[in-house]
Amino acid sequence: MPFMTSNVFDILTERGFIEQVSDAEGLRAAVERPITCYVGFDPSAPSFHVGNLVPIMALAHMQRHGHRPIAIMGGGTGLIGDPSGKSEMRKLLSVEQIDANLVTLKAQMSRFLDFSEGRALMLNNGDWLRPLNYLEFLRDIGRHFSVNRMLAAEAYRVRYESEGGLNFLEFNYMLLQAYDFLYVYRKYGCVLQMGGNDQWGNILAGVDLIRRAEGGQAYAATFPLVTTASGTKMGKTEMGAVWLDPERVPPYEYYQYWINTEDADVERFLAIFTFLPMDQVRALGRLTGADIRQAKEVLAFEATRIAHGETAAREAQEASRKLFRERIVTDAVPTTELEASELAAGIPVPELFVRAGLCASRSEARRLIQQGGAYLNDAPVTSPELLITTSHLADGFLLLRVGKKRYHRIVVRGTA
RNA sequence: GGGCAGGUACCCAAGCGGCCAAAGGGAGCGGUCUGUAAAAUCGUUGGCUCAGCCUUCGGAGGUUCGAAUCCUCCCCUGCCCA
Repeated sequence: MPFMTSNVFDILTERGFIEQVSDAEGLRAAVERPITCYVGFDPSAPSFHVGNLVPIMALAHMQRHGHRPIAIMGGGTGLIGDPSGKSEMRKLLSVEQIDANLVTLKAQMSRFLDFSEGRALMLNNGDWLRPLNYLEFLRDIGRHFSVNRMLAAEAYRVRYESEGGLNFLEFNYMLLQAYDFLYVYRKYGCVLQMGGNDQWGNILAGVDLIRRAEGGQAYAATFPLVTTASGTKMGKTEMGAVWLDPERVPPYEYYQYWINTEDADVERFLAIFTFLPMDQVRALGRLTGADIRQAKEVLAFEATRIAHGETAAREAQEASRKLFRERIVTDAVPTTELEASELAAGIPVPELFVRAGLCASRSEARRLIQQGGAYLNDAPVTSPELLITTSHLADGFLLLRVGKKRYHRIVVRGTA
């Protein structure tokens, strides 16, 4: 980034990252000098997914503008479960599970943030929350909190008034998160916490605590809940969450996720999920009709490049173009290997679709076939009774397809 | 601790002795139309050796020819009382 004349706060705002801020002018002035900021992450899964991208990209922007981002992994709070915005209490995780997840999550985040020489930090709040002494915590932190005010907070009020209720464990979540903020404020001079809009109350609690306990000035900023134009949450497909882990979601599929973005979302997503300059984003957003596909290609390529690297992104793009424009199958297309002897013996089609991971069960595969949505080598499969054998191989492989766009290749291993 | 109301498929929510693998809505999937888009529209959504069979309605027992529906005990949630 050669020019850093622009204010990050303005940039984040322009790109659509900001929903609420505690003190816009104060924060805008504060980021004129390098600051330390943090976002909390849930370590309950061993991989991030597309839904985590907004905060990660926000931290990346901060770093690119000379600030120091901290990712606080909720290894301590994860043992409790955040009640915010959830209708039910989350299941508790074991310390071992969380610790194992932290390792892989940090590796993933390294694609977005530079952790070298302390330019970014990843901390586990379990490190300071687990040793906490209850009585000391009550005395030093608890006294700063008003239960009345807590109950007035949106996140708690909803839960409090809802059918599921709120237990004491969950009720304490706000104190712990506020304490996190105070902790990094003291130790790292961190003055800004960002998070999803459902975290607004928790973040403000931290800002308050810092003022009360230290007389310090800190800031809160929240991200909007990014949904698709159709109103659904980001990051879900037929086969589950869109993970950043290439073992779970190969670059080709990741690319496919983005290229299937709805027209109405393209410009907004380019701003949030790529680093492209805004004038270019707006130019792409001006495309209309079928031309919008060009913008989607840029979005898919950039998003894939950021998450999986230049080479993987090129391969994914090449594979997608060849497959959808020319019907040419390349190696990047998801592939399943089959023993030659097995194919020689014959495999029922439904079985094959299940093996390829295209259907969850044979019943589902049967249904799909009966509805005419299953294809073999680009021809509809007409009967669930069809037995697939070596004779169906075309150019040495089988090409399965579900619906219009989910392809899967079957190759043979060994000889019959 | 006592009283009351509840726990149904991915989610919400009907059902209250057989016609229930379980209404309806949401969400998902597929067909048509398109631009690997949206909208619209039709179909579909427990599993299997699939015109048949098996397992589901908080859990475990019981009554009955037959239970998601009735009885007993247990677990969980909310409200009210202590």
